[in-house]
Amino acid sequence: MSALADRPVVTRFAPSPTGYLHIGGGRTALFNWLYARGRGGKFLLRIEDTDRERSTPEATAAILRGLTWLGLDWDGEVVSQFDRKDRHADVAHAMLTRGTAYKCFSTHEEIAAFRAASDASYAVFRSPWREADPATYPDAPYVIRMKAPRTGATVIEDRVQGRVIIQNETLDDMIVLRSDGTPTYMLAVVVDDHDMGVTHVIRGDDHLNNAGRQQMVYAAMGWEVPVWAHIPLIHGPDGKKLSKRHGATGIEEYQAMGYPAAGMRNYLTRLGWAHGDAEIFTTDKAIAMFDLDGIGRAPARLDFKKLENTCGHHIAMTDDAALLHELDGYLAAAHRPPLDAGQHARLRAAMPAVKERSKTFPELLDNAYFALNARPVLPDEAAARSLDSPGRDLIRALTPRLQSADWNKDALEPILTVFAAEQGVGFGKLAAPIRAALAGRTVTPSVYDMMLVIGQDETIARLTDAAA
RNA sequence: GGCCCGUUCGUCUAUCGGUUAGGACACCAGGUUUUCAACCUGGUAAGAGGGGUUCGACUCCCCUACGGGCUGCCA
Repeated sequence: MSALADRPVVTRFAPSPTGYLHIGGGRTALFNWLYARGRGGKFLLRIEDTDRERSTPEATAAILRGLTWLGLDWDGEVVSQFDRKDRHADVAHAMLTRGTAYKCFSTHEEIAAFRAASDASYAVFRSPWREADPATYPDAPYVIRMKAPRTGATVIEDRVQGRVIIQNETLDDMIVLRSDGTPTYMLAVVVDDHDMGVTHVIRGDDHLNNAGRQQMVYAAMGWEVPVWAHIPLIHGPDGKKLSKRHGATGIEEYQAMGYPAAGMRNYLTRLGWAHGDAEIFTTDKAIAMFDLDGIGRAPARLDFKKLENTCGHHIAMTDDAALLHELDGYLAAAHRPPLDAGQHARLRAAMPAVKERSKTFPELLDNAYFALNARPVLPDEAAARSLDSPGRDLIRALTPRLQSADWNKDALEPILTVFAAEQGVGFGKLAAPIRAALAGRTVTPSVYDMMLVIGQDETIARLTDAAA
């Protein structure tokens, strides 16, 4: 095991800025963040923007927004891989000097011809320049290739996948510096991780094979290999690779759908990782519990029902002020109109009555409908039915009794139950039209909660409206 | 084609040679109730298939099937 494992932990998240922050990327970032934060280490952010064609500043901005929303803060400045291209080229040339790399003058055509001539169309390319005398070098563009060992095996000690052995003969002499002098990913990632002092590389298992190639670069430079942890990718509910047709794949879409960040973190932490029976936990607890040993090896599927359930727990356990603040962020992300000061105050008052029954922010708002909207209350279809004749008569008869009532639950409860008994109806028969009158809905929080939240005057006004 | 990884209830997972294979979500039934949600109780439901090793395999080994990844002058 690498001695880097004993040094203060440094992890990193290194997305390429070619689109929004993918939910899989978000989880990878989360795992790196949890691991670093749980060990007093650092979590670094590097943007892999060496592909100038596909990289955009908008994508970088979207990734930073996504991480910020998820609550994943990084240490230090964001590193641009492209900015480090000179350093990468220097390392490639250092490998040349060390004799662990060589100039290859083979053209695309020659490589294609090599493959065409091989019996297997996937043959590993063997460059004729590997052992060539520099005196024979033509005056032509060249790439720098690794002089990879052709015998023996490269052993990857992975904290998730275990020991993975790759026969060196199956690997080609990969290009580290392109003919235009720019580095390839395989070189840049190693140089950057080394220079940034990364001790633990936690990333998608689509890089597992690459780790073998990258280890050759570490060896070629005499650098210490980091601790590897290749985590399985996230799949769609159907078990297939996550793609657009599964619906939301971008982290920011989840914010716009109204999932609280803490719930999202909790859900994502439990997706492909477990710690005994722990299911619902705070982020602090997650930081304390998280470890590489708890990561599974099979790809996990997204389950929106469980996401919702998890988020429901978090909405219930978050304090009102924080919830209100995050709700404002949701409204903006969803392009919904912001709440005015009055609505804010009313929602705050309604919070205890609604937070335990809401799994998402849109649901919370929906449950708080009675508090947020001023008169006149417009009943929906079902509510209108419960305000038909018997219901309306009950409301009309009840309203005067509330005029002089003390406005607290202990005082109101006997008034309503006694009234229902006098009328010879069950409490439910009375509650239905009250709900309809106060909220315009048939499904609402408790009638007492609503009456107390909107107050005596408003309650009487709404009941009077409905009885008219 | 080659190489690499994976496979426990529908889903997320626990188990790290000996368990009635546990928990959570979802689902079903009952309870509570003022509607819905929540909550409480109970229930249905799993080791891909086949060979080994072993007194004993979900667990270790091999094969097959299925899924995924890599095999680029993309990352």
